[in-house]
Amino acid sequence: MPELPEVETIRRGLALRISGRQIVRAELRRPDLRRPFPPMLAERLQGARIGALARRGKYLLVELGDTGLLLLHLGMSGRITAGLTNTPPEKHDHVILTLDDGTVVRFNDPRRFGLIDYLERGAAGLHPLLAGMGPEPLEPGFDGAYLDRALAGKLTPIKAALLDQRIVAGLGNIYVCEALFRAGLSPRRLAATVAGARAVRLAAAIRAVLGEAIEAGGSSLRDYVQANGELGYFQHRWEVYGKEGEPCSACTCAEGVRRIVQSGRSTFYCAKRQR
DNA sequence: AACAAGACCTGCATGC
DNA sequence: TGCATGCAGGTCTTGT
Repeated sequence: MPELPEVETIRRGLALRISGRQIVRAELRRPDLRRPFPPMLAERLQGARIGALARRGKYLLVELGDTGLLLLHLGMSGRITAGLTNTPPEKHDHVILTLDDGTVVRFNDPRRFGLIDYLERGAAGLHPLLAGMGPEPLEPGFDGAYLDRALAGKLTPIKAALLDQRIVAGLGNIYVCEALFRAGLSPRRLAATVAGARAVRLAAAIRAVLGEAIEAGGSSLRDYVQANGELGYFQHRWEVYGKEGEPCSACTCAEGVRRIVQSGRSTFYCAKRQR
């Protein structure tokens, strides 16, 4: 799944190609992804003018006409591409839009964990999927003091707490592992013990790793590409994620990076550097 | 109430 | 070659 940096990279690339354009044709090639498409989706898309593109956590928000808002989530394997080449649909191209300048936009998602919803723009803050979401980690207000407060009393491991979108929006498995490594904090540490100076370090690490990843165009895995089809390259700068057994970037201890499973998901960390 | 586990899907790498 | 297994960027629901 694209995490915050990948969604932000897609937002920026996509905005250049689709903002201000009109949708002349909307093809829904199946009725649902993770949940059914909202009623009248094809009709709402057809003929609509595309406005600004925003992001909230891992959600992409696309202004549609004067009052509409399209809500998109890419799940684990979702991709959105936009280009002028009108090749035949590929497997898992679930939604295909044609714009007034010939641009073809495709939502491709093999695993179908993605989501598309439609809402009235004024109601965005009240939407069940957006209400209750934690702060944007790259905006003012997300700092050590906030994290300290948000984690107080939480008896779950810090790894799990950071994946909780109600605490902070946009982090996923990769960037949580990388941020905890940078902050020198064990993923197994109870969230409540990340307070004071530790919370300050962690907030700074989260902001740094996300910022650098956006600059690098995100991390390209098997099925993530930017809106223009190019690959991001932050995956080359991972220090622990996917590196089981290898020495971490900061030490050469014999054991190397360790892989454990926390709430069903792989966690990578260096037991020597992270406490 | 808080937390962990299971479910939802397809594709790919690995090992026999 | 085929088949079984385990793993993958997320989140929603179920069960303890």
